[in-house]
Amino acid sequence: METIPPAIPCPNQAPQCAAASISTHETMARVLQMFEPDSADQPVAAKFPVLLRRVHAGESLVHEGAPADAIFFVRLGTFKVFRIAEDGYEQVLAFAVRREVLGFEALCAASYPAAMQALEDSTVYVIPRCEIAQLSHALPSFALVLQRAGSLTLTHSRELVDILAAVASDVRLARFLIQLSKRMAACGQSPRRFLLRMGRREIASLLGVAHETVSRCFSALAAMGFLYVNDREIDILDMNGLKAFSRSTRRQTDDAPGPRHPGLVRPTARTPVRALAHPSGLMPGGAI
Amino acid sequence: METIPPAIPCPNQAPQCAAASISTHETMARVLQMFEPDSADQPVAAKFPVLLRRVHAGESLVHEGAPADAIFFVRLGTFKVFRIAEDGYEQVLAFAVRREVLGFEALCAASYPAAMQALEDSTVYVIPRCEIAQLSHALPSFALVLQRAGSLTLTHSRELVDILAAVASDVRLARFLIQLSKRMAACGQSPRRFLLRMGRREIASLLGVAHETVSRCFSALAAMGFLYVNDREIDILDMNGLKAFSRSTRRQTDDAPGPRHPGLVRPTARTPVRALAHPSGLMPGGAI
DNA sequence: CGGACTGTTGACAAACTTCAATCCGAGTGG
DNA sequence: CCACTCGGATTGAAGTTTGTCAACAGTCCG
Repeated sequence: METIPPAIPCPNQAPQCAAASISTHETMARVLQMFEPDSADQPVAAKFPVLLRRVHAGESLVHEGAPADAIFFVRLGTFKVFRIAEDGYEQVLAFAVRREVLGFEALCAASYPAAMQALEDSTVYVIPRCEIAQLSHALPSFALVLQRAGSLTLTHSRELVDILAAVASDVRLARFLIQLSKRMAACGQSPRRFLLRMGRREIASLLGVAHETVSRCFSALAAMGFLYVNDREIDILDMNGLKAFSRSTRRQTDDAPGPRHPGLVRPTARTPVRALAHPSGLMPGGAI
Repeated sequence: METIPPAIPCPNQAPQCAAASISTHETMARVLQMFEPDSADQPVAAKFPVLLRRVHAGESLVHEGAPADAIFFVRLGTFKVFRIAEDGYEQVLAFAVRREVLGFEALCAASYPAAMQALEDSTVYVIPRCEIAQLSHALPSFALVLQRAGSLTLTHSRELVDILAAVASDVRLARFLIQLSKRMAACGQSPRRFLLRMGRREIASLLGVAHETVSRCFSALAAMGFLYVNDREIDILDMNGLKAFSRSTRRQTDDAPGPRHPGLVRPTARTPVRALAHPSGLMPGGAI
């Protein structure tokens, strides 16, 4: 199971559905690492096979405003959630990686309020909306998975608010990278070294700054010695320092009017990123 | 039912629990306007009375980091959700009004990641966490209410990301007011005229700007003729204009480098707010 | 090899934060 | 009852950050 054969037509899905196969709720629960599958549920779960859909890099999973037919759990890969403004500006609202739910926000609406697109080759579990009510009742563990996944997504969104509310753009970027690092760790990858699946422009849109500013802030964080940056390769050299820096807030309510970065000088150095030597010499190739 | 007698001790709650009474899931569902209560559920629902808790203005509903014992549905009033940074800065993450769920983000964690405090006298339905699994199974309509409430909260949080990602601070404020207006309408109040339950500093924290900037932006929006502002009294005079203004985005991806506000001049006038006449003469008193 | 795209950096103008002063209403104590 | 303080809101002035425009390097692709 869980292999992906050439192509099985998926009845309820949009025409761009490239490839799909079938899995089970038990397997899905295990992959999502939400809980230990309850053996008592197995006979019931067997009656509800789960569609597995492959989405290629750059392909849309759902379009903004499309009827909300299903929700998805990311089995593998990365997605961006975004809206297109009237004037064409792309506003990124979230990135989703393995184990996260997509489309949960549509459960209280008739259509998806935002588009979702794969940033790399990805696969998702597809739960048709019409099955959700039955599943919730027949398979209590599914109801819990859904609650916890929704809760997790809300938690991420709240953290994003915390990121966006930061004063300075370099602090925003630092907080973003730390959140990303945690999520990489949560899905089994290295929290220190990873490859960004999104471009500067997409990060800029999420953080609410100009893409040039994102570029400059990467350089600044690197100049402060927190990071090694080479294009989309990131290596966090000083996690504690980065975290300390990310805790910089606006001047506090009233009491202590101290400097914004106690004991930490904000260097104005503008050393080019590529000139900063990586401690291990050259950055190895497949740094995921 | 739904009356609030003097004081019944509530077993599972914190000592600061001021007053509480008992209601039913049927009543709760009706108040939340989530769905038509299913009469078939009534016998089951009767076995699960719902605690109703009163929270006075300024009182904390939950503290940051407290064990996540329960989730809440706002029956009446307004809450702020916030975190305190190490240096004492208060970061507001959300405001919640009637019909919204509080604490949903704690379902995937052991403790509440953020504090919640009443901004005015409020009442909430209390669902102990230990009951959630049973309720979800025994009362399918509850499972749906919870899913939809969580989904709604996520939708709000995503909209907030959209607000925060706006370039200019006056656009952020405009978007914030529009979201607030919609939520006021959704809980039965006027979408045009309302009383802000939060101070400038709290709005500023949510929007990620200085509180002086919030004040200036209120003045600017008033000077543009979109609003009448007097302290916390808001009257939206030109909803379409305000919406058009709120759609201003960063310069779009590549194609049309036109002005940010097509056909709309950003006045630099700095007329004092109190000098701007309200069309209906004096602002009437109890403008909620 | 030209063309398109991404990422980086510089320069300047615009927006924002910060510090500061003022006004006002609410609460308090004489 | 009134002076007093306290906190919230508003506005001004100055300094800093950031957006915008522009140029350039590197990569991918037809």
